[in-house]
Amino acid sequence: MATACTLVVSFPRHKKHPSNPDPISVTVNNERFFANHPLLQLLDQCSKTTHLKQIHARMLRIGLFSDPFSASKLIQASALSELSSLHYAHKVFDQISQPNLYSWNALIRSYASSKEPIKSLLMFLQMLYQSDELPNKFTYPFVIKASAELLALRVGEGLHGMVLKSEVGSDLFVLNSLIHFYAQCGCLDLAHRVFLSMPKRDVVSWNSMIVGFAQGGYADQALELFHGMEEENLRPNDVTMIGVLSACGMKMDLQFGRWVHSYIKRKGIKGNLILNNAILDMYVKCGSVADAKRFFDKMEDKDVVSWTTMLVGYARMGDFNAARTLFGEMPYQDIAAWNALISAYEQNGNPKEALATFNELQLSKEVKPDSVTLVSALSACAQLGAMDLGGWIHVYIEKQGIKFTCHLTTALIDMYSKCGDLQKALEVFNSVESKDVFVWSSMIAGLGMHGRGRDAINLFLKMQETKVKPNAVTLTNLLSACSHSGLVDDGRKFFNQMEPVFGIVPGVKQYACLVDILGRAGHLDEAVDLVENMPIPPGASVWGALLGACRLHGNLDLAERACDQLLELEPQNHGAYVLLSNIYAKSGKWDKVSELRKLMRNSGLKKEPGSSSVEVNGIVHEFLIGDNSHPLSKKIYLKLDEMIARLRSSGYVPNKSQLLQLIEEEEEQDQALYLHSEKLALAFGLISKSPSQPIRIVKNLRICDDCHTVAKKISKLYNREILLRDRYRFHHFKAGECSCMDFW
DNA sequence: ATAGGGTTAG
Repeated sequence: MATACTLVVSFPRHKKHPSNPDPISVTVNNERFFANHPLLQLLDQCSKTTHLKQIHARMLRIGLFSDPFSASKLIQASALSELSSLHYAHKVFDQISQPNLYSWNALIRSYASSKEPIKSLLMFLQMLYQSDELPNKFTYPFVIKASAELLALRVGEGLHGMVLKSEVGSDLFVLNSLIHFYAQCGCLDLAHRVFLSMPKRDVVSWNSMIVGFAQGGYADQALELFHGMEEENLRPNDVTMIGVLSACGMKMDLQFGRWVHSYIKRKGIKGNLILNNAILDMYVKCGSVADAKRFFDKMEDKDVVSWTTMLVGYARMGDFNAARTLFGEMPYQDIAAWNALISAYEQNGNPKEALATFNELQLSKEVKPDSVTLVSALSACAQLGAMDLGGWIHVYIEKQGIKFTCHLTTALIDMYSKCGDLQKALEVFNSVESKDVFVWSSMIAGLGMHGRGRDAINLFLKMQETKVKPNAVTLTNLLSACSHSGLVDDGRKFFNQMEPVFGIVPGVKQYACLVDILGRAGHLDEAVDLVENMPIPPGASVWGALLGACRLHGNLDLAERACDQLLELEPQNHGAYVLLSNIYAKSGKWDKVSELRKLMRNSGLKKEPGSSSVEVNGIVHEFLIGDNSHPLSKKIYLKLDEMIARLRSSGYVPNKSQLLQLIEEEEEQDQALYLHSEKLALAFGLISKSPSQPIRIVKNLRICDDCHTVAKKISKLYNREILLRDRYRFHHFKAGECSCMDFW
């Protein structure tokens, strides 16, 4: 303790105008302290930055700014007010010769919840190294929050260490912020460990943990914790319930959701807009638009989130009209509302409408597309094979200087791959610096679907040199790449490595891939053995893969067995009927084929109509079987006749094994084949695209044997490159050959 | 002498 203490008290010498009083100060050991000056009280009432600046000026004039306490008040006001002129606050801060801990904390806090949380950490470091101040119990929650925003696991762990060594190691606020931090970084086990280690927990501790579990996708754990909270007689609040509702939505458990809703009412938990929106969202996620609508109509306050949530509800039910209407009724449409509509179309099998809406958005000029919009639009392009538009979006992203987030990169790679331009996909992949597991996985998928299995494997190996860990999707894509290229040994090897090397338990999807790999290569016994000894029940995809193998290798008994199993799991799977009937047709069992058709008709199943699309000058033209709705239909059929004639003279004989029904007349059989949508698309491509451009066709189903042969021959006879994407993969037709090596 | 943590749609 200082023993020699000089104390000087100075009073104002004379009364001045009351709004401009002289400061009252106390000097201790040559350091001057000012009493709470009336000017400082004005700071709280500032409503404009100009007010702030005026007070700042006055403070400088009367020397109040040199008082650290007063300066810290100014920092606080400029950094944390609604106006939040953080930049200004920082400049003011830099003028303070010896900022006190309070000023540091105010700025660190403000940066933590700003758009640049990294600056919070930089300020923190600056404080550690360039000042004498040490962090206190207020500092830690801010910097930990900044680390959470940045998902900076290492930084947060370091802070955790500092906390443990300091005196604030058991501060409730600090520990709560650590729970939130670990949960945000996806380390729920670490978050939970902090939670359990706490000597005391308050409602925020529970909320952080519950919300953490809910957002991390662990609905059960979140709900379990909610019950645990009840057992401890701790009163849940609105934030708790928001977390619980989010978990309900994930579980899609309407019963329980309704119970939670009534619980909120029963316990008198004070409602607010966010909570109400969460209730609405829960009903939508649980699939009850009726409950959602009832609640929505009763809501007094509604914001864009409420409207958008309701819109999504309609869209999920496939009620696009209601969604559209609601969109029009909203007080205003922000970009999120547009995004909801666009992605609703895109994710519910209506990519064309998604692009039409995207177009509408651009014409409206009210709001600008953001990266979410572009991801949805790119995905719609990918589905349609609309590469002109996809490429345009790519340019748009570059021109607008929009950041290539991993999400966007993934969407671009996927779009280019699925539109058939693998080279462009690789260019995008190679040009970006940040690659997360999805970026890598999409590139592996791209190589795989184009039959470049060896390259896909090499990329996977390269991925392992980075810190990015493969996930289940990566492995599925890798295995499917092996399957498309017939790489049996590699496929088997990677499958066996899954659990021991990559720590991923093989799921139904990966089993299906391996069955496909083995089956395609003709190892039917091994495939059957695998299916029979699976530790998990074989899903429809596994039986489907086996059935596909039977189609290739013509094993009737096994095909019937697989088909039975498949239909038991998915009675509506028309693909199963089609595959089996292909197998019957191949072995000439036309009676069985018609029997199957009868069965299909009786169970109200229709074969999904085949359709093929070609993009010309940014417009996607779609063709159905025997389609003559196209304006150039006459020309297309003339071209088709010419194609067939040229093919015939070069020795082509139609392959009818994949007709779905027995057509008696030979000529009619041929006609049915000629009318296949991919042939119409091909004819249209030939007349409307210049010879230097490849013809890109997207087919919704698998390409049939005959169309495959025709495309090969056409590529040679007309010297054209043809890129056809079917349901499973790409076929590059060039000079009479196909990249799939006739193996698909 | 001043202060802090957890929250919904896409």
